Amino acid sequence: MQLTKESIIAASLEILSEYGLADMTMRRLAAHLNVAPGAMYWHYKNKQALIDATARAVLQPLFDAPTAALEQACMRLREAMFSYRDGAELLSAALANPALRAEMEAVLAASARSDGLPRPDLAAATLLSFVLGSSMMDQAALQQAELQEITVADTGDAIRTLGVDSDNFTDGLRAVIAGMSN
Amino acid sequence: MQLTKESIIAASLEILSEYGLADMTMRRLAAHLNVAPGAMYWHYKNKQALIDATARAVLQPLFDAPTAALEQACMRLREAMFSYRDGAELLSAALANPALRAEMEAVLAASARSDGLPRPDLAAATLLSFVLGSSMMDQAALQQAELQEITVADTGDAIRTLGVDSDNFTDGLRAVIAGMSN
DNA sequence: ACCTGAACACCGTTCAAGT
DNA sequence: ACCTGAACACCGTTCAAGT
Repeated sequence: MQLTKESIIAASLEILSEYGLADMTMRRLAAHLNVAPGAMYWHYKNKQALIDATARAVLQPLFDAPTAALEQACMRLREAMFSYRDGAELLSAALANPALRAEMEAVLAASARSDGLPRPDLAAATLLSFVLGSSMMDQAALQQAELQEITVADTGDAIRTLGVDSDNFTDGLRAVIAGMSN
Repeated sequence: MQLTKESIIAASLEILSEYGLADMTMRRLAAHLNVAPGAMYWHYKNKQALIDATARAVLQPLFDAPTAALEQACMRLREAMFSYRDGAELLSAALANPALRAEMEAVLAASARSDGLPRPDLAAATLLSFVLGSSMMDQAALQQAELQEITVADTGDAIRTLGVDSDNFTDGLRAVIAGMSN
């Protein structure tokens, strides 16, 4: 059947989950869709555009159903990134685009406002930075630990302290929000 | 003359400053050093090892002369990243290495302790995440703005609000530290 | 409008062989 | 010990030409 922006994104998310960001190449995507590599460029002008669109798909739950409480919104952002292999790395590549960054900050700022924070825009920018930075480093560490999961026995606890539900993340998040509350 | 780890790092920092991270390739580095591409692999086992070593060089000032005050330590971290083109992106690639991350957090934790914060390790982890995340996004936006500097007139103020001395960064930093002070 | 074929200019990495 | 030559298996992107 015909290639569409949507079918390309679906394939993109599949490759991401199964093989990771390094294997999310234009050529592999094309092969997965039974199409010549050049075909991709009729739908997306380059790889960066594809990365942006894929990142938007990862963030879609947050755009569709915003959360009132800022803390919960940040947790959902982290969970969205952890839903896909290399999700945080993908988002860090996409958030270099100021437009996407602004959209994401707008979502968080709305939550900050409904929480009654005095400087919602500052809170949004600060929290986006924190969640992105910590998720990137934690997901990287988590995946490195998984590579040795077979070799090293019983690292379960060490891994859990770095995963989606890391204590350092939750505590840090609450401290940052406390700092924004004056 | 002979190739050394040091001469390779020096060349790496030069290419980084002049052409950016995308052009910091093993082949370009080799060409710059008048050597065959394969020669690099006698000194560094792969590109990730070279990235780590280059990132360490960028962070060297912070390791050599630690700063007592946590706020100032974070400012210096940001400045170190902004000293090189794509410096923040380079560090985000390197801080995926848990060992380097731990070293950097140890430096910040020492400052947090001398500031008398109740949870210095949490403060270090939280602030590293924040500084990394915001520096990455800000430097990306800054460099995109510079690309259009010739086309668009008088964006000086807009650029300044995103640069090393961004107001959002300083205010966010202070709020985070305030949140960690209980 | 949508895609193929084929090319261009690159990558990281390995490894026998040289000195 | 340190490096070259040459290859292997890839990349992103462009673009004439086909349907």
